[in-house]
Amino acid sequence: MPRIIKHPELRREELLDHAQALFLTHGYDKASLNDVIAAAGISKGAFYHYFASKEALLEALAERFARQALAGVQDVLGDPALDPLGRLNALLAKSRQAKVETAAEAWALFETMFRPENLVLFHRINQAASAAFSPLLVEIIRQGVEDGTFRTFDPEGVADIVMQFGMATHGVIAKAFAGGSDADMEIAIETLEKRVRLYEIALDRILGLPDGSIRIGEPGYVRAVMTARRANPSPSAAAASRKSR
Amino acid sequence: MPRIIKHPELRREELLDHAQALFLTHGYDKASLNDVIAAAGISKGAFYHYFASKEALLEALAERFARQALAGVQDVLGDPALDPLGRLNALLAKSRQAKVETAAEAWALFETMFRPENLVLFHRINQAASAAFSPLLVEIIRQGVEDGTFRTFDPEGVADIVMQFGMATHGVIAKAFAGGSDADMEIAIETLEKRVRLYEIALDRILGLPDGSIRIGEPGYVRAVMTARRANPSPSAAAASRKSR
DNA sequence: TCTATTATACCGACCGACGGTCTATTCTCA
DNA sequence: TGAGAATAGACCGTCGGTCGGTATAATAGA
Repeated sequence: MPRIIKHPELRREELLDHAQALFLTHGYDKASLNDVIAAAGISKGAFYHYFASKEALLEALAERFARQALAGVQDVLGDPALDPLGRLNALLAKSRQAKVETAAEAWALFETMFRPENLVLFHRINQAASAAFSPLLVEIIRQGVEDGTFRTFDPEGVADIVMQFGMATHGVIAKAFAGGSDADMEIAIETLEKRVRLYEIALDRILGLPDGSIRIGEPGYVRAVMTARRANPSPSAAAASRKSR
Repeated sequence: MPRIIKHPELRREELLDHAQALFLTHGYDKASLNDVIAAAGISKGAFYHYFASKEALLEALAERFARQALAGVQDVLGDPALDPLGRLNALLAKSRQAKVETAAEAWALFETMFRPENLVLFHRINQAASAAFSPLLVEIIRQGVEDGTFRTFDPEGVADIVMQFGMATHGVIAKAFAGGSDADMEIAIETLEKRVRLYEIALDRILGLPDGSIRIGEPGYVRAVMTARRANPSPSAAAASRKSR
């Protein structure tokens, strides 16, 4: 095997890319280290030069996910025109938007993300994302409490609930994929839509707001996400986004 | 090695017992099949006579947990004297009681349950418990909606939220153990106590009840759970409960 | 009741694949 | 030119799982 030397950062990112693809398609446990290094075209030694273990690779992958997600919401946080409620809604809107885009651009990724064998991977990503987002949410809620918009005695607790709600859709979506038939999908869409309404009202009331203040997604947005697959069946977009890195 | 033949059900239960002990102390991934069969004193072949895989063993373990948990709340469901709110509170009280008892009798088990390496095990148990409890909760809430006690358009969603809240304490408790120092523990107790209050009010409002209707735990109950270790340091109770099977 | 037969419980050597280690080699750059 | 970063790949112990086989229990026919 010829020796190929690349810029370390590039090599590292490449490794993460291949690991991501393999972990998503086969699951963290089933995708072996040999698979990863074979895909990346490097040796065991080279791999262990960059990562201390397979576990560390997963860790780094989760961190990268969280970093990317965090980068997407920086502008919302910096916008001085927004009041706490507006900021919270903007944050929720951003994450909703990210979901729609992911679904449209890379349905396969979106779908594999919710398969049971990806539990470990999914949990790690969520963990990293939570750690990153929690302080932001707490700060927003605290500001809202200070200026009287929100009423609660436990901003950290409310922030946790917000994130819980965000992740809880996972189970419902997973069920939608588990079914498979169009009828199952239809039921799942309606269930999820109803659930989103419930979460909105729950958050309104937990924060002491009038019903209808919190907007997680406009009516029909769930259907937009779930049917994005049919609307955009061509894999070209996904391929393009892959090439462009 | 002499060949010992036991009643199949007994052998199966024994295997589950040893697996439970090893999975809890070392984690599902780190506890090897060889460890399990060595502890149980049987051969590989015997193991695979009872379980199709290590995964199936985990599955069976989770099922057993769920079955035991379910058995503990049957009387509450059958009590015709309770109205929906009373039934819901009784159910929450039962699960609280179970937690306190577990903490007092087998603190070690309680503690290991919340270690990060037990994520997979924990998740499976929760999954099984959720599957078992969800229908019960849905039924209670549906009854409450019918007789006008509760007001919600999504009983399934509310049931999910109730269970989410129940599991969410996991993260907070895990943090308490992660710290270790008495000061950390004190902070964790206060955080958890506050969180329980938040969950109570959140459920009140989600269900359209007056604040204070839902009772997850009386004030001080969290401290009772968390300090049970010190109050009952002797391992005799745990040993007794082990023997009695 | 005494076999013959089948079904069940059990044994342990063995397997391929896994994550991880180690030494050797080659490249880069001060 | 020498130090150290980057890469290669043989090698290791352990893992979950398989397999051919054996001992015991259960059943049936005579």
